[in-house]
Amino acid sequence: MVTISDIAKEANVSVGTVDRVLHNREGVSKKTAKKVKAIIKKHNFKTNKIASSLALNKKLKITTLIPQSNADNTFWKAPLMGTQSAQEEVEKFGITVNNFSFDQFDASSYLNTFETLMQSNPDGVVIAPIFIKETHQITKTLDDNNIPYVFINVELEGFNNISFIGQDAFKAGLLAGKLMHLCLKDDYSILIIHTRLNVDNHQAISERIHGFNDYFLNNRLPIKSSIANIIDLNNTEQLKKDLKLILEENPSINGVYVPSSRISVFANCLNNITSKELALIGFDNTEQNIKCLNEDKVSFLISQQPFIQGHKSITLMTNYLIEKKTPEQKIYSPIEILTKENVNFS
Amino acid sequence: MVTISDIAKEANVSVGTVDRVLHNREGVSKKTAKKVKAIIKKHNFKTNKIASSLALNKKLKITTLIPQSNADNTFWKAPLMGTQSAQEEVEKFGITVNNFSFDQFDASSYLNTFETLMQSNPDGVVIAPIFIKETHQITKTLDDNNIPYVFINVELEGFNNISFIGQDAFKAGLLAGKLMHLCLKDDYSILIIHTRLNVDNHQAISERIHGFNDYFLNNRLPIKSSIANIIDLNNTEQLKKDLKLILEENPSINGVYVPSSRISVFANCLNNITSKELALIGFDNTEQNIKCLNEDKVSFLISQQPFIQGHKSITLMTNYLIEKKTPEQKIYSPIEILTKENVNFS
DNA sequence: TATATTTGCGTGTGCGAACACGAAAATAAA
DNA sequence: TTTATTTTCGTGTTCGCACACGCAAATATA
Repeated sequence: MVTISDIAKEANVSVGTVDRVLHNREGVSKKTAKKVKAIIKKHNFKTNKIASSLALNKKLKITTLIPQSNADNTFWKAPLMGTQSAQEEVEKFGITVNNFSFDQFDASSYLNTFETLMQSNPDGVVIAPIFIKETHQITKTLDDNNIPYVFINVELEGFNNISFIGQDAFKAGLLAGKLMHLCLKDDYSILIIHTRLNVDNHQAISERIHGFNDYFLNNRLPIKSSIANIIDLNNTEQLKKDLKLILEENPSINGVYVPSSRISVFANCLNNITSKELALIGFDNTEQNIKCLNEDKVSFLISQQPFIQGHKSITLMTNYLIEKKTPEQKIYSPIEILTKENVNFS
Repeated sequence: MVTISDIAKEANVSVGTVDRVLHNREGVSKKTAKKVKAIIKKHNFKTNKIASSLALNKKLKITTLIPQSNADNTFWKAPLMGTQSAQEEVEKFGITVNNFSFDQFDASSYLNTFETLMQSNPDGVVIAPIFIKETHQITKTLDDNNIPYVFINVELEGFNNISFIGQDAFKAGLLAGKLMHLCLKDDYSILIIHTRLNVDNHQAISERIHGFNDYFLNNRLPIKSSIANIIDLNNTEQLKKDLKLILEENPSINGVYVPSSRISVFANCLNNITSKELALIGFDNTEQNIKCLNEDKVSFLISQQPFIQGHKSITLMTNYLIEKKTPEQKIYSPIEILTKENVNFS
């Protein structure tokens, strides 16, 4: 392997000079710079990033701002674990990762947590921008301080985020439509359950519905679906009553589509109130959802590899900070189909 | 970050002593070794691989022995690219990767290529052990020379490979059964096409068939399938004749299952000889297969993330060589479901 | 010509770990 | 007790690179 001192020797200069050339630092005459550059090019020399990061020994700090996961909704656990896994890899490059979490149903918690986060002087931030208005505030601060940020999981337009990492919600919805159609063939009548509690990611949820309907449109199939709005997911008894009523009023319903990560809640209720065979399709590989899959209460889950999203957000930011490598503006995760037979391998 | 000298200071010894403890080298009294170990554990200290590889300054060589991909069958392209991608990551640790490829239909090519490979004095080898008998020969040489090896993609028992990276073929077959059933509902009659040309991985292929049938057994569904043996995949005209005959003799057939990576060949033929709506399910995300998916000639592909398999084989071997970290004996890839709607995101 | 200032470049040190060398301490042999 | 031997450690150098420091040569100013 060619080293800086090899180059130096061949150019009859010191390593210091080569170093200055490499970093376009001043203090080198045009003539020698040219000579050195030629030799660098000749050998296609590139600095050894590993030695470099050792020497730099600089401490960069990446912080994350994502919702906390709780017993009800464990969705955000996976991205968090992804960032932690990535942390182990990048700490060798002098990067530390600090996670900050907020209440996904409380915009002020989002803002307050961001304040705390800023006090730690981050060099880069990973954000799940759940609240649009507040995100404008947050990113203004970041922009003013020249701190780069990536969005994860929630796709918002019109910001200066260096990248978005997440799923194409519309395409995921299309796929859900196909799977539903496959489950029910041409005798279908679908209930789409829209839950207001999911203030998070409501953009994605409407895209998932949009895509779902578009599958039927694209394939010249009639759209036979009704939408239910459910507000309170925690009151199980009320939920059962509501669902029972809906099913009684619409006896033809044989498919249920839940475009959020909360399908397990409905699966467990439905299982109690009807013996009808229903095709249920939902999103995300939370523990609760996977349990439903294994118990045959849910037919398919569409997942987005949230662990990898978290992981990627950190490695991407690391590359940006260390090597100034500008990432792709949008990085779409695979649209993963999970069913009983393959869920244990994902 | 905790460093060796931090540990040394806290234990009131020199870095040399800590170093000796870390590498289980002799020359340390039991008492101090114990003390140092305790402090290492307390801080969960791990050596900085970056600095370590710098200091070691040794070049380790990993070689791969996998089939070459050709225009007909591009399956092996993805694992190869995976190893190349991993190579870029691990070269910072002083690892070089050399790829050797053989003709997957010629056992002697397998052996000869291995001979060449051995002349490069590898420190670790990644093998796709297509031919069982010859693999015994090969691994004997490797065992005698104390060279570690991992198997990729082809699962063989009774060898001293440090790990196997690949798919659970039986479970993948089960899934294929489910998808086929879903496509056809209860009015199914399936043609399973077994091609002799796939000398590679015939173990996996029979497991895929076994799993497929088991899906119907497990769900108390009648097995309505017939097996066709096709020898020559290159003679398209003959193939069309053969398939046409089969379809005419079995007019109820509405599903075709190809438990190899060659479903595209059949999809393209079938498309020509019949206007019947057939559900086709096959394996692996080769370019040709994906094309068929996009053209609606194939309903589902089951994939095994071959790129990641290749990638993993290198990083795993790297960890083993550098850190002496013994990997899991079997590392199963996700069983990925590909269909028109999600294939572009995988 | 003498002195001040700028420009160009070499040297030294440190990053964290590995290992060789040799010194001090502990033990054995005399 | 003295000397020889072994055990147990500390020190110094190296890996490739980055950067601070400071010296010398070139140029500007008096």
